Parts: sequence; structure tokens; C-alpha cells
Amino acid sequence: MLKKLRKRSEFLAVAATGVRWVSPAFILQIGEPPSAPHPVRYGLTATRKIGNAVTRNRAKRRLRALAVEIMPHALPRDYVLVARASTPTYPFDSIRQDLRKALKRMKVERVMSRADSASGSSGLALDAPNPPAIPE
RNA sequence: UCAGACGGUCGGGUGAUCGCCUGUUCCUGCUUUUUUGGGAAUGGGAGGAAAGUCCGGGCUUCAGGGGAAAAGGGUGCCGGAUAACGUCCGGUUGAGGCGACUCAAAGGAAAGUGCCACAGAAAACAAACUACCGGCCUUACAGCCGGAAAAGGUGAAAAGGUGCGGUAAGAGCGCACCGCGUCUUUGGUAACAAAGACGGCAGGGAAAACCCCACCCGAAGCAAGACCGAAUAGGAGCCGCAUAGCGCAUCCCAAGCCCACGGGCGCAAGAGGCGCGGCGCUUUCCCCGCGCGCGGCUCGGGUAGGUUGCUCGAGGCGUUCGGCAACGAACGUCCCAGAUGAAUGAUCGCCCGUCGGGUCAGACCCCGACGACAGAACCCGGCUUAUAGACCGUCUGACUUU
RNA sequence: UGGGGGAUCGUCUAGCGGUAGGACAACAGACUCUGACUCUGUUUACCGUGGUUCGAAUCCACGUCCCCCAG
Repeated sequence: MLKKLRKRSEFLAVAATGVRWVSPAFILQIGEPPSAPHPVRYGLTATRKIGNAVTRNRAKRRLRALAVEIMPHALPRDYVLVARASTPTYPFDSIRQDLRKALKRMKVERVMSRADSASGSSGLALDAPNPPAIPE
């Protein structure tokens, strides 16, 4: 179950932890592990620095499409994806691989069950047996 | 064929897989109800500028109403269109272009005040540096007196222009033409135009300097406002207390006075009324009008959050009629975005267009890259700014051919 | 989204329509054995495009960028 961050205070709380992963097309910020259990929540940020309203919307749409596909496989925490200047033009496959790698490196990837791998028809190879197979 | 002018339309198309927001209808889970979860069917889902926020209007709130009021702001040739406008249409005048056509904040400078640096004799009251002419004086130059304002030079700008006459020299001093002003007539709703007569020239620029004249404008904005509502401070009702004055009369009345002992007059305090006054009432002033202090109890209050305002509208399309047109009228028909960390997407195939390469050129084919400006946020009418490219229509000029 | 304000040397600021001034900084020189202080001199600017005007930093229109308020 995916939920969205909706308040400025929630975004600030995630950024205040300082835990983040930088990639050419996005920055992933990760919040503290929740005291009370809640589903995975994510937020999107696109500042005025990366372009006008059309560019910002396009960046957020690509990141949203990515989050809907990948984020259910993360541990239940708060995540913020920050768009960068190359987000609207970067190849989608590369962004997808970068995000998977980020989750793996930051150790917030959830260990997959059989049902997840069976439903992962989109080629989501996040099984435990092949951790070094990081696509470059 | 080339070069242009004006107006209009579009601004990628199509399919597959996985998704997003939302209207309507139906089924269903939870729940006392409201709320809310899930599913199915079906409909819709960015723009010509959605942008800048430069104007105008709707809508909402500020108790309210009136004052051709004041301050402040805006507009500015004329007529029309419109809910309204600084917009649009038609015309006038001026400027630009061979032309189609385009552009113009285009009222008033004899209502008044102020400004016009430097240069120049002089920058608007007029006046006269050099030079010109006459007279006096002198051999002559110089000097003095007078005439005149054509010439020189300065400047962005110097008191109509050209020609002829005239004169000592000159000058609208006189005349002709042009310009300008006044008046009359004609045409036009008007701006204005044309013609005629008269005047001898009235008088510089600038009003995007102050200003005058005519007309228009209340302020704030959907984060307006309304509803549900943790918190906190103020509010309303009732009760009690207190009146911040002044004046007037009335009621009541333990001081006091009078008495025929029934009562009467009546100070202070109290009660409410009227008038004057004070403060506040969304820029100020005036008029009407409305409200007014402290404690307790009750009602309530409205921040976080949520719901609503929120999409049917000066609406789109078509036909006919009126109008040169902007536009208006009638009839028919359609429902066509409503998000809120903010939906309309991600990936791929084919087509279309442009560019590059395979190939010196053309055709065909193949490969690769690219796809203008740009994202609704309450809603409309405009303006302004950005914009790859494609298409259509009308018109102008030049050249060639017939 | 709505409302408001601003732009002048490298920085901070003055500026009646008529030569854009000052302070700090920089550079050079003087003073000193050297440096600092002080003194003298030099360099450097009107956000952009149009318009009004003889003439615009100033007045007007449009645009660009920045800042503030409401949250």
C-alpha cells in the first residue's frame, strides 16, 4: 500500500535526517524508521531551478511512474524523490536501475517473498541470490 | 514566376500494455447514523496563448442609504458596438510606403503658474552684437544722433514663405500665389471637408511639467466568503454593579416646610424619557441612521484540520434575418476539465514533418537524430508578451508569355 | 495563487529633464628601513527594448531579474 506525503512538515522531517542517495536523475531522501507501523509513503519535489511548470510537471510524472513501480518493494518508511535537471530527459530504464541500486545500497530493500517475485512480471530481479548483479 | 500586404484555420496522427483524476447509474462491505472502503458499466479529462497580471465585469464580504461633494486615480479626434473596458468596428486628420496597406496617449498653450541648460545681442515682456541707411563731426578711421529689422553668426527652436513693386536703407509698406486666422454658405449625426468673403499676420516649444475642461471610478479579494469544528482571546442573552458629562420636564421621596390631621409642597439618592454633546461605523467631510462600560452564569466562539464556494456560462455549434462592420435577434441542437505536494502519465510500434548520413545530383529505399512556445487553479471579455512548422482565402507591385 | 516593492561603479549609496557625485574597495605614487595609518592621483556604473522631448538615470509603455507579505 503506497501513500503520499502531503504536508510541508513531513517533507522537512525526511530531509532533516540527512540520509540520502544521489543519482544523475534524482536524489532519494529517506526518513527515520517509524515508531508506529505505517505503509510506505513517498513524496516528490521539483524546484524552480530545474525549469518551468511544464518541465517540473514532467519530472514529477516520470518519478511518480517510477515510484508506483518500485517503491512497494521498499521497507515501510518515508521517502522523498527530488527531481534534478536531467530527470525529464534521462532514459527511463537507467533511472529504474538507479533507483533499485539506491534501495539496495541504502539497505531499505524489502526481502522478496514468492508472491512478489511471481507477480513481478516487469522483470524486477530483486531476489536475494544475486545481490552483486547491479546493472551498470 | 518572384517580392510583398491583410485576414483566417490548425498547431502532430494512430494503435498496444500498464496506470491517474473525475461525473452519472448499479451492486456490495463496515458502521447507530453521518462519513467511508471495494467492484462493475458508461461519459469526460489543458491552451491559443492556460503565461504576464496590464485593464474591464460577474461573484463575495465590509449594518445600510443619500450627497452630479472633497481628496486620489484613470480616460482623452468623431460616431457606433458592448454587461463593461484603456477593447473592438466604421470614419476624420496627420505621418510612412510605388502600391495593397500600416502606424499615431490625436482635447486645451489668448484661464493661470513654472521651464527652455550651453551657445547667442536677444529664448518671448520685448529688444538690437556685427553688418545696412541718413545726418553731425573728421582728410580718413573712429565717435555721436536717428531710421530699420532684410542679411550675418548662435542654437533644437529667433515674430509667415516665394516673387514683383517700393525705399535713403528697409519692412505685409503694397500686390499675386501659398500658408495662417476670423466670418458666412454648402455637405456631413459629428470629427471634418469644400467654396467664398474679409484680415495684413494676430504670434515659439512643451500639457508622457503643474494644470484647465469633459467623462468615468467605494474598498478588498475565492488564501473573498459560508458551514462543521480540538485550543486561545474577544462577543450575545440574563442577573448584579456602575453610569463619562450638561440641560429640560416627569415619577418616586426616609431631610425640611405647611396643614382644617385626610393630606399637600418638596432637598438628596433612585428610575426611566427627551434634547445637546463624546467615541466608533473599512480614505476624508456633511446629512440620515446604527452601536456604546465592569463582574458572574449560560449560550457561544472559529485556530489546526475538514466540507463548501466549484463549475450551465454575457456558454459552444449550425441556420435564417437586420447591420458596411464590430455586433444583435430568432429558431434548432449539445453538455464539453474541476485537481488541491495539485490528475490528463510511463514504455513501445507504425504513419507525418524537418535535418543529417549511405551517394556527385534527382527519384526510391535504408539508418540515425529531433518534434515550437508552453500546464487550467473562482469564472468570463480584452490587451500584452512567447511560439517550430503547415494550410486556406483576398489583394498589391515587378518581370515574362499569350 | 493573490497582493506589494525594487534594480545607479566590485560593494553600500546620492542625484530639480541639461557634464552621473560620495564612501569603502582595487591600482599607482608620496611618506617609512619595511608594513599600517595618512596624503595625492587613476580605473570602473544608470537592468533591457521602444516612445515623448532639442535633450531621458529621471517622464510614459512593454519586458527581464530580484526581494517582501498572505501560507
